[in-house]
Amino acid sequence: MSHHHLDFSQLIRAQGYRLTPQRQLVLDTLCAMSSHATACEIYDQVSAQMPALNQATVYRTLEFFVELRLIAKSDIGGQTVYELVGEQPHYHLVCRQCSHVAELAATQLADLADWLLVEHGFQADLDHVVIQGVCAGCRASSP
Amino acid sequence: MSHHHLDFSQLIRAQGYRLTPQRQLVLDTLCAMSSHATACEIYDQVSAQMPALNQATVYRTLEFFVELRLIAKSDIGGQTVYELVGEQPHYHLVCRQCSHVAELAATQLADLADWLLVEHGFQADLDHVVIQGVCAGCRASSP
DNA sequence: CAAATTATTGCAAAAATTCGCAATAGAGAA
DNA sequence: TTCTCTATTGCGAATTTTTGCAATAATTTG
Ligand SMILES: [Mn+2]
Ligand SMILES: [Mn+2]
Ligand SMILES: [Zn+2]
Ligand SMILES: [Zn+2]
Repeated sequence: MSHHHLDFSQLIRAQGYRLTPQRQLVLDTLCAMSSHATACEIYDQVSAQMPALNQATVYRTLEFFVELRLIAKSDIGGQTVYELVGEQPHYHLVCRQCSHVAELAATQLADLADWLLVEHGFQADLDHVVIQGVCAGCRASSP
Repeated sequence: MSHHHLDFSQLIRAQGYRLTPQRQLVLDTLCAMSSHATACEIYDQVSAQMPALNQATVYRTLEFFVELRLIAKSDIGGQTVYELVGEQPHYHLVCRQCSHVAELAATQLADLADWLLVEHGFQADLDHVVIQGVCAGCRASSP
């Protein structure tokens, strides 16, 4: 994680923003967390390290990183979750019957991205896509 | 719209639920609205017709229809919006620079759906997909 | 039709998220 | 370093969304 700090710092500062201790801590926490954390979970973690850090700051910081596209914000199973993105672009298949979440490399979405670019000139952000549906297991058990 | 009432009613009652006046009104309102309405907009409309109808009921009703897959819930430009779905499955390309929203027929996503089904046995709900990115216009003006 | 059952609603309180604003602190200039 | 400028924070209030629960209404049973 520490090898990211410089990249992030420069990326942020290059746009006239600042990598404050609060933002750094949120970033570190996101690194440390496995994946897909809610704002509340992130606040709890962060709060233990820096008790003065306000909840509003967590929300603003997460929104800030989302706009910089350092993290992805998604709705998975009715919950808004955040995740560091960039190293391994991926997408999720979320089953609406058993709530199972599969994670797959985003390489298979390249065709779709190419098509959108060629056909509509649209450069799609497909770093982190969430697709709802019914998984193989549930399809088998309820035909 | 009225020709839908029977379909909806039966679809709902078949699962042991009820098509109450409140739900009917929300459904009618969604029909009447062009597209992509927020919970607040829907409540305002509905409230004019049935002042006693509570806001919590609107939220619960929308969630109810989402679970029945009669309406789609999406995040477009930072707002949670609802739309009747079914007649014209479609997807949206949302530009993160100019906020422009394009609407396209979902037929082009069929390849992706097929691939997910064949390769992962996953039956994807691609009735209403929202894809973020940068539109052709913005790409042209900022290369 | 009356009784029983259960889904649904309204209400108020709780929880989650956003917002305005004065105070703070980081960055650059002198 | 000191001064200036402005991005960012903490705080409290406002707004949005969810939840528990008793009252209501729709449906079924007898
Ligand atoms: Mn993910
Ligand atoms: Mn739409
Ligand atoms: Zn499943
Ligand atoms: Zn654009």
